[in-house]
Amino acid sequence: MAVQTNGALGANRLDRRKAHTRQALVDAAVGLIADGRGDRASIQEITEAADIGFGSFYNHFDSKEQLFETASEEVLECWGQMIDRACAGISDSAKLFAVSLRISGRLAWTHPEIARFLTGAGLKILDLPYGLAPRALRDIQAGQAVGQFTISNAEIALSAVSGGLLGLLRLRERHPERVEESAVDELAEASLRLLGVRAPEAKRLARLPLPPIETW
Amino acid sequence: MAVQTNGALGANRLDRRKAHTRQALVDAAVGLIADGRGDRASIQEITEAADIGFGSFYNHFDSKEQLFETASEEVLECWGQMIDRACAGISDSAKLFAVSLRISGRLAWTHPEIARFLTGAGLKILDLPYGLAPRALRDIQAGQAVGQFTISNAEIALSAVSGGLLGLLRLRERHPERVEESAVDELAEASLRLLGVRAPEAKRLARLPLPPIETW
DNA sequence: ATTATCTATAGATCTATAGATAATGC
DNA sequence: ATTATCTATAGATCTATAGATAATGC
Repeated sequence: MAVQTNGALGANRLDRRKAHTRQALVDAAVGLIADGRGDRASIQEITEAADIGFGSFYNHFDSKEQLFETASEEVLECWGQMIDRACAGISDSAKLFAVSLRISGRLAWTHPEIARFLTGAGLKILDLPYGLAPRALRDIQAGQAVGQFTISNAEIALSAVSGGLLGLLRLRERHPERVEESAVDELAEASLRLLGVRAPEAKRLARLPLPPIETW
Repeated sequence: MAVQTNGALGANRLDRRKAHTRQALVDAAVGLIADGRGDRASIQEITEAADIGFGSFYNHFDSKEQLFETASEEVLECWGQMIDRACAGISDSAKLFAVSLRISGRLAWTHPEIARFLTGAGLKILDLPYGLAPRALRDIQAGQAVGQFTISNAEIALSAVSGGLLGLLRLRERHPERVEESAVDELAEASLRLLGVRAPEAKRLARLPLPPIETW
């Protein structure tokens, strides 16, 4: 009756097997959202995509909703922490905002699965306390506070910036030949102008060298 | 065996009754999308919301998808034509864009049901050939052509603008006290800056008098 | 022996249709 | 007589669970 319900880290083979099954479910859910199937997929469809037995689903989740919530949290948190690592040490609000957005836009090249998840999820990502939304909102508000951003409503601005990001990711997904990496920097520049940064300064900020981006 | 399948206009009472039932279904679908239930609602739920018998559904539509598509088309086309009427006579691209956006943002006050439909539908409205998307894309491209807008990718810009609009409508829906009508004009101003219009000119364009808005 | 996975299935829910009922046309 | 609506229901699909099977721990 020992308490050893770690799960994630390989306490023993049984735990690792369980974690593996769970991860297969989460990955399948991410893939289904990325495919635009969203949460309309049946549990049977999910377990088939995960290549596990139907009943195993209930060893890990009580409902589809719970699985999709977990999957969203995992993807968005992974993304958010990637941004945090890349932006460590940047203190200037506008610069922080620009770098975050430029790294996020580059997800279409560096982490296509995350990018496809984001386009599949749409603006719903703004309702979740993970990923870009809370970080970008924080950065926009910081920029407002120091007068770098003149726009008055941070939440509306965030929604506009997110819409631009999603538009870029989606266009790249559908027509890769029509979106080059420079489009990401142009989006960052335009977003800074939207926030109220003067055009020349926006151009400069959107072309600063980026910290190294992790590619798995 | 006379051919009189007009339906919409009151050819006779039978046709009017049929049109009424159909409209009840469309209205219910719009309301369900507005409520965020989207196309996950069952047909039973739809007919109950429309207050008609279950089987009547199939007198009008083959599937939920078809109903929701029809409902989307109807709402978006209604909105698009409202904008067309209001903008008749405006030739300047930037002005046209600004007026369209300002009228659209004011939907939250003038036509809350359309506004709620839009926030419920999200960025999916960009995939449809009705409503704001095709008109705004046309205006943005016209502005690019004459050099008023310097942004390079019209589709990404449109997505950003749409994101801002949806953010405003959503914020107003959830926290009416935090969004005044002036926020719409600020969004238009910021959007123009995003498109590449110089800040003072953007401010001027976003404050021009609006044509009269129809309120039903 | 314990634990997770898998298969099979009961019960709930949903879709699509058939047939009965009600309303209108002529 | 014609047409649309409504009620009832068959069949399909989906969820949740029970019990059997397989894998691992000790």
